[in-house]
Amino acid sequence: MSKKSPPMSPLQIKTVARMFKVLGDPTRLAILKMLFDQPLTVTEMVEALEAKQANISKHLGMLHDAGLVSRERNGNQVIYAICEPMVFDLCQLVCCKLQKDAVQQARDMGIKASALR
Amino acid sequence: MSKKSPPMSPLQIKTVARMFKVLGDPTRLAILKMLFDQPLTVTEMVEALEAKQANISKHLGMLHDAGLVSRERNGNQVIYAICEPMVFDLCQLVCCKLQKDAVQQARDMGIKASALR
DNA sequence: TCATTAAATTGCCACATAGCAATATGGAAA
DNA sequence: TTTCCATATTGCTATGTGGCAATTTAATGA
Repeated sequence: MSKKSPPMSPLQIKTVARMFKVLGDPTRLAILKMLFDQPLTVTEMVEALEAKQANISKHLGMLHDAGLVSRERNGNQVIYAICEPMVFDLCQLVCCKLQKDAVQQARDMGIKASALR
Repeated sequence: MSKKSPPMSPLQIKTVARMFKVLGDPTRLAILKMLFDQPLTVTEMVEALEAKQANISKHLGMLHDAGLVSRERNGNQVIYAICEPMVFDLCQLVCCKLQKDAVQQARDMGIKASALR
């Protein structure tokens, strides 16, 4: 018998695509990476990334709309945090692949495996 | 001690972002989904997706550039196949999350869990 | 109330890209 | 070769969006 993948409606596929699209921006990934370590305020991220406040705010809005980060007011400021651990696994998968690619490429160029550790 | 995520250069982050970006299009996801089941020619995909040949070809080019699919000439036609199993895991993760969200949303609307199976 | 700080929003511009139509390329068959 | 089929490429338009500057909103404090 053939190994069929589960059926998916165009709408479902579109939803998955939107999720990946949100992750497909370097600034947003950098934000998520910081939030992996700890919750942060907007200004903290603005300073760490040396970016404009308006842009960070916009990216945070998209991450929040996608349900990846939570938002909590604390007096004058807003604290963001990762609320979807799946994101971590996703990035992990891609990073592992890239690392394997890099090692393979090094091998192809004749570098000994021992030199890669 | 704090749980620090591994350091990543801006270039590395950019590379990861590009990978997600390639996955962030419904047509490309639909292509990958078909290829999960079996290798296919371009026309087979064009017919199945009811799309223009030029577009499918362009998307296949992007998937190939990203190292996600392999390309093999067979006489008159070209056969594409998934060459990066990680893609399957990525989609799996997102799909699981979406499904969980849907179930949760149903619960929020008062639907009994038994009705969801 | 007014001033200050933090965050979000808006308007703008530049750029990337998805889809379409038309054309070019490449291989197989007559 | 010439013809035909499969695939790739190009030119085009419309749309989405990332970044910047300026403004607005929200909460705090004087």
